[in-house]
Amino acid sequence: MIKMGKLTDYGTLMMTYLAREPKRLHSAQDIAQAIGINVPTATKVLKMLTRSGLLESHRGIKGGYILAKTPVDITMADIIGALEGPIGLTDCGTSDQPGNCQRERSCSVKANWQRISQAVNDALASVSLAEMTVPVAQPIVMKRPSKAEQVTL
Amino acid sequence: MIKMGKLTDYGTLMMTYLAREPKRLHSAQDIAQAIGINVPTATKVLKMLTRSGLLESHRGIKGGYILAKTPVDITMADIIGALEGPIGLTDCGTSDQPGNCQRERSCSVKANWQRISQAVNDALASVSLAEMTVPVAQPIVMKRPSKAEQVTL
DNA sequence: ACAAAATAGTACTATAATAGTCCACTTTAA
DNA sequence: TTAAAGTGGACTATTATAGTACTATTTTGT
Repeated sequence: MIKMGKLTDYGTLMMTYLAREPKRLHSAQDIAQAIGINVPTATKVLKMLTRSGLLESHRGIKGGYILAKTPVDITMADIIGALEGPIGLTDCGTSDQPGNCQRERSCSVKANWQRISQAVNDALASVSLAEMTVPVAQPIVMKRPSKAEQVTL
Repeated sequence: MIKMGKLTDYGTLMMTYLAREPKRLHSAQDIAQAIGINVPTATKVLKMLTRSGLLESHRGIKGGYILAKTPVDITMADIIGALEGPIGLTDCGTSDQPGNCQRERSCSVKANWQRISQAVNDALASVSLAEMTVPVAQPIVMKRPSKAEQVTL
C-alpha cells in the first residue's frame, strides 16, 4: 500500500551487505557488483547514505564505505528516511492556499496524519539493520498507542 | 519518509467528510465541492473507493455515495490500501532475474521486508476513520457528541 | 415512455517524480 | 605524480501519477 523506490531497495541491500563485514572498507565497485547494479547508480545511493550519516566514506585509493554505526544502532527508519525523505502528503497543510479546504481551522485530518506518520515511523524504527541480516523472522513488536493517545469512540 | 499521492489525500478527506454524515447519500459534486477539488478527479477517487468496497454507490438521480461500513470499522490501512495499492519494492524478488542478487536462496532481506510491511500495515490499521474525525488527540471527550452533532463543517 | 441526473468504465494526455548517467573536481596511497 | 577512489552537481530518460474526457448504464420523476 506504500511504495518505496528502487533506490531504497538498493540502499537496504547495500547496508545489509556492509553489515555483514562492518569492520572493512568496501568500494562502490564492490558494493555495486555485490547487489547487481551499475556503479553510477550505486554511487548515487552511497552518497545519500553518507550525507545522512549512516555511512562513513574514505577517499583516495584504497578508499571506500563503512557503516558509521553498528548494525544494531541503525534502523530501517534511518535507511528509508535517508533515501525517501520525510513522510508527507502533497497538499492539505503543505501548500497553504486558503479556500482549498474551507475548514482549515478545525481540520482534524491534518492532525491525525501526524499520528499516522508517527505510527509508521515507530514500526520502521523497530527493525534494526542487524535484524535484516538474520535469515528468519522474529515477530515485530509494534509499539501500540498508549491509552492516553487513543481516542476512544 | 514515505510519500502518499494526492489521490490518497483526497480520499482520506472524502472518507472523513462522509463519516460525519454516515447515513446520507452524498453526490460526487457535493463531495468535490466540500474538499475543494474538481469533480472529474473526485469521481475517479470515489470509483476507486467504491470498487474497494469502502463505499457503496447508488446510481440515478438522487444517487450518490455512502460509507459501506461504520467509521469505526474502516481503518486508514483500508483507505490507503484502496488508493495506493499493495506495498511493494520494485525489484528484489519481484522480477525473478537470477544473478541480480547472487545469494537469492538465503536472502534475508526479502523475508524481512515482509515483516516491515506487516508492521507498517498494523500501524495504519490501528487508526480508524472514526478517529480521523476527532479534532485532536484530546484523550477523553467529556460529552460524546452524537453523529449528527459532529457534522459541524 | 422519456428526459434528466447521477454513477461506471475506460482510455487518453499532461505533468511530475524517479532512476540513471555523466563529468569536472578532490583526496589519498604507492 | 599517477592511479584509484569518493564528491558534487547537472543532465536525460523513463516511469508513475494526476487530471480529463467520453460513452454507457442506472434510476427517478413526470
